[in-house]
Amino acid sequence: MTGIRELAQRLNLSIGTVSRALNGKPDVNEQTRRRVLEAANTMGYVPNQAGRSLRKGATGVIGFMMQTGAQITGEGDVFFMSVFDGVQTVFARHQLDLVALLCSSEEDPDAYMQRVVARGFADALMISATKREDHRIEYLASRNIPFIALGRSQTDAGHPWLDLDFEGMAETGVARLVSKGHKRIGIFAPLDDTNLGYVFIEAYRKALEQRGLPFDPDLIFRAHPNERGGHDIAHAIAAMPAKKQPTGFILTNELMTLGFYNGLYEVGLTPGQKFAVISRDSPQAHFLVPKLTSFRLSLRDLGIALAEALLATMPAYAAHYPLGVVRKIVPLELVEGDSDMPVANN
Amino acid sequence: MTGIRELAQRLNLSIGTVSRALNGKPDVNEQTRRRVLEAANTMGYVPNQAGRSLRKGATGVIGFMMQTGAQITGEGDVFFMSVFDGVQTVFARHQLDLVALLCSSEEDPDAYMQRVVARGFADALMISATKREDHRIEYLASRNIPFIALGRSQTDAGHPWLDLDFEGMAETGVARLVSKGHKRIGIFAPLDDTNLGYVFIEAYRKALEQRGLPFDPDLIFRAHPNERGGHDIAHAIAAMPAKKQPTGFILTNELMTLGFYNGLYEVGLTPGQKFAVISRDSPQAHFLVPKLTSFRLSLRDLGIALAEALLATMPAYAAHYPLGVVRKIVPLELVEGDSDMPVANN
DNA sequence: ATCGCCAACAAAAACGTTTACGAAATCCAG
DNA sequence: CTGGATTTCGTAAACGTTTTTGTTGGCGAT
Repeated sequence: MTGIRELAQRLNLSIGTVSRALNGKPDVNEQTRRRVLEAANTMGYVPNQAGRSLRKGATGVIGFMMQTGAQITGEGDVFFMSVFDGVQTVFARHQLDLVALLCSSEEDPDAYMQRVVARGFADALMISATKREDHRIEYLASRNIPFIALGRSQTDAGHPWLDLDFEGMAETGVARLVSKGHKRIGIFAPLDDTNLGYVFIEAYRKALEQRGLPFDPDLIFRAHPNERGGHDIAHAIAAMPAKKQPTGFILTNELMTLGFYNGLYEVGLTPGQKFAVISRDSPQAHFLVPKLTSFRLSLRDLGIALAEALLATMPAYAAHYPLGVVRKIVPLELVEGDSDMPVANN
Repeated sequence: MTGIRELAQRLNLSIGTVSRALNGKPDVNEQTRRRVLEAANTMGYVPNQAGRSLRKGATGVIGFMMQTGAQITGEGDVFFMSVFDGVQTVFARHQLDLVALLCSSEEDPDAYMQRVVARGFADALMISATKREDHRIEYLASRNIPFIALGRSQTDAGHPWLDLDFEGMAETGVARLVSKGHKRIGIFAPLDDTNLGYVFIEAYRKALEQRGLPFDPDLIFRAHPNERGGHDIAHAIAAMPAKKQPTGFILTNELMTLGFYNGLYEVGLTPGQKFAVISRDSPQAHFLVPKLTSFRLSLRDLGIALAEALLATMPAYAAHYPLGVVRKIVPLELVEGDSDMPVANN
């Protein structure tokens, strides 16, 4: 209720002057500015968001779209929360706020996005888990909403994106396992049509091909990218005829890796002894025994890059980030562990 | 850019009539209402959020406060996302939107909340991970911001809250382990001063006392409530002198349980064979071997209850939810598994 | 025929801010 | 002193809605 009007009245100033004082505009006496700032502080005045964004045509809020509901979520909170932390260090420099826009599992994601966007809820959006063909991209581009995608897509609107180097992980993973004598290498793929699945499998196929190894569709294991999915894959592997079983496996999801380890232990395929595992590094993976051979990446840096790339496409901030339209594949660093032993000779 | 004015002009109506038509107000001809609705649809008109909330003095947004950064996060995304899903089914009935307000690890949570609140960003807030003394509660109550806490607190502002029955879990867990012959029962406590730690330990102490068992502070294991924390506790237990080691353990965090199982396997204290474990149920826990003896709870129902309790305190919605100020401890159901075998006789 | 009532719409105020513009006061150079 | 430049501030419009208050015409009842 404490509007700018009250504040101005109390200071014997016009609301215009008060506003300019608060917003650091030049044409206001330094002494009065101090008076205003102090009074605002003691009165606990904070400008009303609605009035401000109505006038400015911008909200100062960037939305990260997520889906609620337990079934679908792929990455753990540690993944996103770490990324968010990086995003926010950049946003803080510009008084921008990051909020997670939560799409209920009962609402269509596309419809939800339209609601959010059209309402002018956020000035820009971040989307993730991009599909191979992603309607969200078309929509946002057609509406001229600034946005960035975490993940590539076939749908190309000339938009900015960042993505992990899944090709690199597949290629390096295969190379490493092959060099250790593995001939049958399993790999993970998601159940839905997220783009990463396609990219990952394609690189995997190519890596095998280049080394003269056959591509066997039975070695692609589809599951939800969470603990249970990893667990189930381990059991599925154990259920295969011995001759057809892979001797090593490549995956990228952190939660899944935990379940996979668990499952391997349960079925007697002790990781690092009877079965080779390569995955992505994560805080949770650090306590795995044996130590995971993994691909490392700073999620915080990813978040920073994501934020900067987004701001680079927003007129109001682009000057600070002369990056153009960022479309970048982020490399990962291989960390040698003990989970990918040479294949047993038999 | 397509404001209500354009729409009105195109229909040869006043903006007032268009607005009332869109908002389902009574005094508008049904036929014109249809015309308006149709035109709005084809033009892709959606009311501007800023203008609307400026006029109405409400935003239609409820914020759930969360902290970003990997270190602190206690519960997994599955926990919150499941709760959110329940919350949203209730909110959807009232055209309310749920967003997660992400407080950067670099910003003081209290300061962040003040910013968010004062700005009128959300009409109401949900907070979790309540501290034993929680400034947020004081602040929100003093400002008359509707809010609900997921978790009890010593700080009592007559505010509504919901909390899991930690006393029940401690009591039932101890009772069950004692009945199976366990004399030394370990328990988890968080590192920070969240209220649940206090409540949980206190109930644990009382449960032991009632059964004539000594309360040994060395059996309280403090750690971060995540996989690593659980993992580390298992190792800490193994590092104790054999005589002082607990033979069973009670914990409540889902992620932690995974790490704990893992750690127990690593140190040779096979769960369900050499060491008894009781924890909370979760989707991730379902694949644990041996099957976890656990406390079950529908997170979705928890979310629904949370939302309804919040709306009950908001004047605009209270009529639909005549619940008064909800302050409720949600019970959990014991699910028997194989992780809490009788203690070995030796 | 008059009056009041009702349905359906228009007109305008209001929400709280920012900002373009103009006015007053001050200052400095000539 | 005087003129223009500069500093500092007040005035008012504008942002896009919702909502209150008016207005119009048609209708039925007296």
